[in-house]
Amino acid sequence: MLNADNQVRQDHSLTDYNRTTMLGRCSMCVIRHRGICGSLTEEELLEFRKIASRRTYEPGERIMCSDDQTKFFAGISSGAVKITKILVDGRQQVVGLLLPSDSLISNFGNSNPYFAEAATKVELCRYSDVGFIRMLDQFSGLKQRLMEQTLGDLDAARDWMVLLGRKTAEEKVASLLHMLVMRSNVHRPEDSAEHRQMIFELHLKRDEIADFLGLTLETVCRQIKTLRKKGIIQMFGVRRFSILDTDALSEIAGEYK
Amino acid sequence: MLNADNQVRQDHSLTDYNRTTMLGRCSMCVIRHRGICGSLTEEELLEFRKIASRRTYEPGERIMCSDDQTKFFAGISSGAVKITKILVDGRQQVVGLLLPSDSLISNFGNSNPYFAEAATKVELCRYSDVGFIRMLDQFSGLKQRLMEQTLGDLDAARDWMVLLGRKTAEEKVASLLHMLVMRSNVHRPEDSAEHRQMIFELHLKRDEIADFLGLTLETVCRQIKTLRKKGIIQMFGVRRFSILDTDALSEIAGEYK
DNA sequence: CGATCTGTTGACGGCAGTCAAGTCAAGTGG
DNA sequence: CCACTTGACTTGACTGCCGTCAACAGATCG
Repeated sequence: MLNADNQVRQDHSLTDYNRTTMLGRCSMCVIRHRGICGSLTEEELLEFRKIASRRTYEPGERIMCSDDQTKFFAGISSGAVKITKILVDGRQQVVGLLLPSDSLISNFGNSNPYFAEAATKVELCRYSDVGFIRMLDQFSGLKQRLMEQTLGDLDAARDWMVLLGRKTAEEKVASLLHMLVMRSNVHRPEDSAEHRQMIFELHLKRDEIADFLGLTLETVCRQIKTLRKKGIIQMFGVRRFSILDTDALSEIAGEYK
Repeated sequence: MLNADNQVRQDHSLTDYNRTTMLGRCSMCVIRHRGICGSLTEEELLEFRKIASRRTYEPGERIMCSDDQTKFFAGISSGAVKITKILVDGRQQVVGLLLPSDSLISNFGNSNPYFAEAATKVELCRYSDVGFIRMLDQFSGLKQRLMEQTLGDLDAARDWMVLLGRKTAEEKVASLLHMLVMRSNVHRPEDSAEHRQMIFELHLKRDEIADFLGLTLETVCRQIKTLRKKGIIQMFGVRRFSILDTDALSEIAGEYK
């Protein structure tokens, strides 16, 4: 029965069964569904797989550095990656937090040095540098998707600049929580009632949050406490939280409705 | 004589004379030399010109807004454009300062609203939205160049995040001056001796600088005064300056050598 | 010459940083 | 199994940088 079905449809498209077996774990991967691989046809994906290799990183492990020689292209399939820039005297600023389906791409430019590091246990799909550049020319959708992602990253970075330059400590912490909630619900419809029952991951330690928000870790602690006491959030242990009052959180975060 | 010369060389390349007349002001334009038009051959440029139109803006004039309907693509040929994001209560953060040869591209994304506005008298070269998207597919170098520029913008935004999150008021002001000096000398070799005699433009008013650095305008005034008293900079009027001690400025700005 | 816009300077206060002590959980070794 | 260590987080007391408020100075313009 299954074979017969194959016979019939094989000419112009793959069956669901064949898709799963041929594409293997790609078919379960967020990068395929929401990341750059989403711009590829199944035939293109089979080609693209050849230049990809998977790897896991432990929390704190260095993934990439701005003065590495080879260019780095990868997609995040699970976990959280933070990109950190550093000043000469050691002050740090986290300038990016990459979550599943995001892309990690090294940059040339003569700017402050930076590095990417696993914040949690991370699984990512790395693409060979020469192969990736070749694929960019070969599959026009890929280039297009990468461009859109980069423009999105730029916009997100600029939003974060508003936070860093103009928001108070409480607003900063509220904004971070708000962002994490929004990002984990990108696929499902906006449903603030549902948020109430969900538990979200903070991903970062207190000092990493501080470096992300341009604060000290002590201030982060105090502001989380404030939000707890106001009954806006609830903590489960030290790195999980849920939202009790979504509207209040949005308001403090300074988000437009 | 001139005609004869044309006859001889016309087959495989254009004469300098013809270039200038056919390409018109493009041949004098920074966008041609350092901007996105630099990725085009002369034949492509002649095609590209058709979708471009020039316009000047007066200081303070609104150029583009994030909730405009049509997409906006343009290159800056002279002047300075600032991109500003705003919070609900009116707090502002300048998230980008575009100078000649930079590109101004509107973004979709559901982020904080923003707008682009002429900081000085501005001349820019705008490209029709449908035409530009068509050219992107047609001329692969253009897409490539745009991608590189966007990655560069992203990196610059992240550097600015370090400034906003981790630098002191004095370091912020020093960094701004340092950046302006570097940016006006992109084409010529690094020559700190030469800086001493040059006079640079601040482009922005005090409150705009404040919104760029995440400070108040009073603090900006005080820090400029400090740098003056330390003998690191010299002011000419209120929006021009020169550098007396490049090393000291770099050091305070926290730049790597 | 007044009106307006922009920039400068001073006095004061508060938000968030600094320093320091203490709690808690998880691991380690005797 | 318990003392000890270690790392992550919390809380308190104090300080200082920078924001706020206000007055004033200069420039530009009708």
